[in-house]
Amino acid sequence: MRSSRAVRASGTPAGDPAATPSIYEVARVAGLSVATVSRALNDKGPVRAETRQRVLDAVERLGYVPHSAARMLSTRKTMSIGVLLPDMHGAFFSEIVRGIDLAARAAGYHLLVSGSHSDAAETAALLQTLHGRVDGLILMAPALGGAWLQKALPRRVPVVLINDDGTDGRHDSLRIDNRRGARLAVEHLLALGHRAVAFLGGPEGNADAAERLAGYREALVAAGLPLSRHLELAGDFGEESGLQAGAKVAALVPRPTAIFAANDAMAIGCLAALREHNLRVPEDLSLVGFDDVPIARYLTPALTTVQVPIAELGRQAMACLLSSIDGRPENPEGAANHTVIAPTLAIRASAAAPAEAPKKHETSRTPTQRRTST
Amino acid sequence: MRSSRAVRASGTPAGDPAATPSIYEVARVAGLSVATVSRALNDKGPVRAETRQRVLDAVERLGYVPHSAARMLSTRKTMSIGVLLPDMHGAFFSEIVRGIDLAARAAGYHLLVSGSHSDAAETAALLQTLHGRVDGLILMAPALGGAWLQKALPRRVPVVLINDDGTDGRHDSLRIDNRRGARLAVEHLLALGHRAVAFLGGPEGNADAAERLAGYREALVAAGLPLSRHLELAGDFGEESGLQAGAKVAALVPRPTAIFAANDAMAIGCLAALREHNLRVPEDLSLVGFDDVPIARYLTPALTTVQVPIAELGRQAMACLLSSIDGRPENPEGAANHTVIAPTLAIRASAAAPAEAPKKHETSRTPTQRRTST
DNA sequence: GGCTCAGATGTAAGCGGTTACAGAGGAAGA
DNA sequence: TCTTCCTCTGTAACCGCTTACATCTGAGCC
Repeated sequence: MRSSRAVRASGTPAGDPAATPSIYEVARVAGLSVATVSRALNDKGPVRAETRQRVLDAVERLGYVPHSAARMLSTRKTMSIGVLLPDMHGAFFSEIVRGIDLAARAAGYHLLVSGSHSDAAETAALLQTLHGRVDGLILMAPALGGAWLQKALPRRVPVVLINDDGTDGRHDSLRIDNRRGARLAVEHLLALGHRAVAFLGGPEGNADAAERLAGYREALVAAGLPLSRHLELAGDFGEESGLQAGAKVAALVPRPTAIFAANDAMAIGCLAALREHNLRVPEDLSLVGFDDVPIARYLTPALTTVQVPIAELGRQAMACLLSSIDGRPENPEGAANHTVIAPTLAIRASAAAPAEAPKKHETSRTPTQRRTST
Repeated sequence: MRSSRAVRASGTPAGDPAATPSIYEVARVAGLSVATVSRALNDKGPVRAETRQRVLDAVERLGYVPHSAARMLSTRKTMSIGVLLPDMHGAFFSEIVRGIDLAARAAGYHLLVSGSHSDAAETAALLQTLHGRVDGLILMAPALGGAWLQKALPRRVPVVLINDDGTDGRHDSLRIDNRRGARLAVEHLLALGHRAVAFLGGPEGNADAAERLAGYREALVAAGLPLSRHLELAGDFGEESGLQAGAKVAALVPRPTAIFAANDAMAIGCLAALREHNLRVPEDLSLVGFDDVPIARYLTPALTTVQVPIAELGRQAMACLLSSIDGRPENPEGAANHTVIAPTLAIRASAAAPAEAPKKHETSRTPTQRRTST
């Protein structure tokens, strides 16, 4: 064993400048052992100042850079964490990754990012290949069920779920209160005097979308208003689907006086559709979004929307993960940490009182039996 | 040596279900050697079908997942590539990462993403820690000079530069023709009859911003128009700076009839400012952006902008990197691959002829000495 | 001077894979 | 029947680092 090492180290005759030097060349050049070099470079154990300097000089001369994979294998620490997102489109994910990245680099961690995780089998395979590559996982998979998680999620590596549906109680999770956010939005519209509020939903099977729909319905029911199926439009969280839904709403008779879109991207598409149909917002139609994407405030009109601290969500997810990585090595079953973030409403210009305000001057709380729309 | 292995493998008495099993336990359970297990799992070398099945069964029973770090060290292949971006804000980067991610996962690669690289020293340090962790690098650092790159960029690992200033000819690069794009935008405005076109620039020291400014000036000079310094406003590529600059332009007397913003984010901010000042776009003021961010077409009015295939840019960068990773192992000096992408103009609704169209009916090509603005 | 003890350094065994090389067995050809 | 060769499997040396343990040195103390 030893001899083979010795051969390798000095076997490279003149140090072969093309090859990346290992810690062995450094040791040889410095006239020290690899152990000392390692200690000097990592500030582990006692090393004389002069010795350390000799190591540093050798490192400098050789252009030595430690090999991460070797270190990972040896220390069983990768200093990087995996981030799996359902998608990569749009401002929402860019924001959340930014939040995670900020927290990660502050702690010296790298980020292994991967988007587009709708296919369960493919995602499971990817999770496999992450073994030994990450120290923790931040997973956002609103389309994947809790049962799936139990199966596919790696044991022995901390995981933080973002906006998980909550079925799986065994991992830390962080979620925004979608239902509450949606209620806030709809209640705001109702308070302004709207009675016919359309809902622009998200993709089938998406947990966030489902909760926002539930919140919408709750608010209507609480106000004594009827639910009507044709006011609930389908969307997929993309701008284009918002555009199409907006066109549909514009063509409805009687036309609703307000639209609540389940996310900002669709609200933006909606806005474009309404403009094409010469409908003014908010004069002819009010519009409320969800997420408070960075550009929401710069739209024309500025978008009233449910405000979610997106980057902060990412930051918190990372913080939670870090604490579970180095603070709480063996988390006993059932002690998972579930944080719920309550969104607020950012009231801007896209929602106002409807033009034909109800004469009865009813408050939003007044249960009316009048059917504004069949 | 051998004995230690044997001890480790069988030393774990009942297989300790909590610990993640290594290839040695698999070999033991399957009654085979680690070499055979490795071969069976990687389809390397000849393995009898029945033997392979025995391996697969053992893997299944133990829940074995190969340890990436070990494999990386052994094969000197990480199957992941590093992506360094100057920033993480906004749709532009989200798009580019999406393009890269798509191409990467198609090829089975992981993405190590990191944003906010303005500080040179910090970035250099990060590049170090990437050694042995990535097989290639996609780097976008418009604020870092070519000289810096020479120093900091790791040898021996393929690199693709995006929108590098071109000083460094030794690495593959991919860039969009900023100057040309800017000229397209300004020429469009001039052709519409505008004579006083303000420019909303990017951050100091940013190569992209500098080139776009140059393109703006070129177009004006080519049209025989004077350059006036106070029409060139400072920005930082963020919405907020667009908002502020928009307010400044609105207050100028005489007011320019058009604004060319060096990116879409600032154009969006600008749009908001103009709305606040009750200026209509394009009736009172025309506006052109740069990038064609996904939502540009959904704005009110739909933004006329220089169209850059952002996701495609990412995809190509990845493709280029991959070919240089496995196709062309030792790229001789000077054979670097430089691709320039020519942007086009997406003409939408935010730019139109100025209200007070010049009576002289001069074409944009006519060199006039008239100073529209001092 | 001999002792202890702490500080500085070296030796070598891991970490968990891959793979060159060797060996065993069986089939085909002489 | 004996080579020869091919298929399949095993042995052990790596990959480059960390670190437990051993070793050595010299200072401090009796």
